[in-house]
Amino acid sequence: MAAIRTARDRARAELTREIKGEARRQLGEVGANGLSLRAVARELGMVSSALYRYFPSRDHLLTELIVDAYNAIGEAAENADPGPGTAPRRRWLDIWRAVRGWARQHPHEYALIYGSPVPGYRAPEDTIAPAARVATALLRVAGSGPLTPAHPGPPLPPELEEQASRLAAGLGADHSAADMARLLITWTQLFGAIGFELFGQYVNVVEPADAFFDYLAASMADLVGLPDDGTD
Amino acid sequence: MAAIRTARDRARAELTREIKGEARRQLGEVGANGLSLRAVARELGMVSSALYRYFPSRDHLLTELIVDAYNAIGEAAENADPGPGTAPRRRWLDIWRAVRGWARQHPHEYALIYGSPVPGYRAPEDTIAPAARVATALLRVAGSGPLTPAHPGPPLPPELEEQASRLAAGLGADHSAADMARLLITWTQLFGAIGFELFGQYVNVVEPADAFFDYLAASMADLVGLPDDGTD
DNA sequence: GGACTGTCAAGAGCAGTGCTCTCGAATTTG
DNA sequence: CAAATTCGAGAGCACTGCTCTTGACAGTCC
Repeated sequence: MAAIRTARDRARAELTREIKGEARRQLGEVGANGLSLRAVARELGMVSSALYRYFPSRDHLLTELIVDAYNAIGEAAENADPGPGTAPRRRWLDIWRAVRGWARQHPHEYALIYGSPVPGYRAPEDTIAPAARVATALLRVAGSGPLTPAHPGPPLPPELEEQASRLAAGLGADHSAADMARLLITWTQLFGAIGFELFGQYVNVVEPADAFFDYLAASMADLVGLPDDGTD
Repeated sequence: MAAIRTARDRARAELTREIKGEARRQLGEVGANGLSLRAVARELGMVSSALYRYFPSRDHLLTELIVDAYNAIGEAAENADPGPGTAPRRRWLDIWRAVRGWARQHPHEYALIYGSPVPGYRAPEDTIAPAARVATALLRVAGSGPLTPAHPGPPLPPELEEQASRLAAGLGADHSAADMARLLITWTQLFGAIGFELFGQYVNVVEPADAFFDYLAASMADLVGLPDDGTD
């Protein structure tokens, strides 16, 4: 990566940051659908066409915000992990809570990455690595010791056995296919629950969802077989 | 409800149906964001302003489509249930598959009801009863016999205990709070998994998700404690 | 039967959108 | 210093949801 040289480059980098910042601010207020390039430009005192010197289209700007959001929620998860010195269930719960906390603080950004995709929008390559950070953090905890699920669970269909093995290998994790499948369940559960809470499905059901969420995190720790350490 | 009387009323009812039909068709093609009143009117050979005689705003039209979608997925779940004469795990799996099947056939409608809500849009009262139909169908299966979870699971926080009891009472179900909490987990899991599949999170993970989904349904049947009957 | 009333589709128009193109000015480069 | 590049501004296109007015029609009351 070349260092910033000329004054023009410097101004360009700064303006790019400002545009993204203002866009993120508006995203938090009006959501992805309501994000308007003209409004961003207006707020920055420029004209809309000038924005196209920095982002070739609205989708490109959105993509950058998506990558940022994946990184932010992933970083929240990583920072919440107290590390290998701590009991696994404690780490697990801390990460779950941090992910939920970030989502509740940034509902529109969460919707951007885990809600229904913007129609016609296809996630580019840049997003897949940042998107994996939360899952990786959870996987780290699960891989820190032996998994001892209380219940063997249903048998794995051959197709799933193969997918789970390949996935574990691809991630460099030495979990069995059954362990991996159980981890996939908990991964789905984490974001399913946050989505339900944020998108209003828990209204009149389990709202506020704080207690249910903790219970859910503990249940999923049971399911993957994190060793009991008195955290709950 | 008064019967349709005059020719004018008849024409009005028919046009209302036609508008909704065309809107649903376009929804399936371009998604909720892309749904344009002008395009609907154009396709119907009328002018956009005429639509406002039938639906006071775009949001009102969307709301009707949302109610329809909730009813459609609920009906799919209900129709898939072979009924009390069949083994509970069989019924459970059939319902899960039907819900997923409907979602895959109508991804945009699914996104409309279980994706991120359209910004600034607040679900009106009319949607809550239809929205409960899938959950009710699953609850019926769980209530058809004794639940015997293999694993007691973590203790319920007092707040959740109270919420779950109130929820069971409100639904006229005689499940314990712990059973109810476990059912909530599976309910979340069902829609979490479908959302992940539809919105692309399972790409390069467990795609195709058929095997994983069946495994997931069985795991959740285990979790709620549906009696084993050799279905898996 | 004729007048009245409410309903209807159509059209023009407003304020907003994403995006493209051109033009003159500023800045960097050779 | 001159050439090349980059920049912001502005006009303009095709589109959106929505409002208001206009003129035609149907149903109803006298």
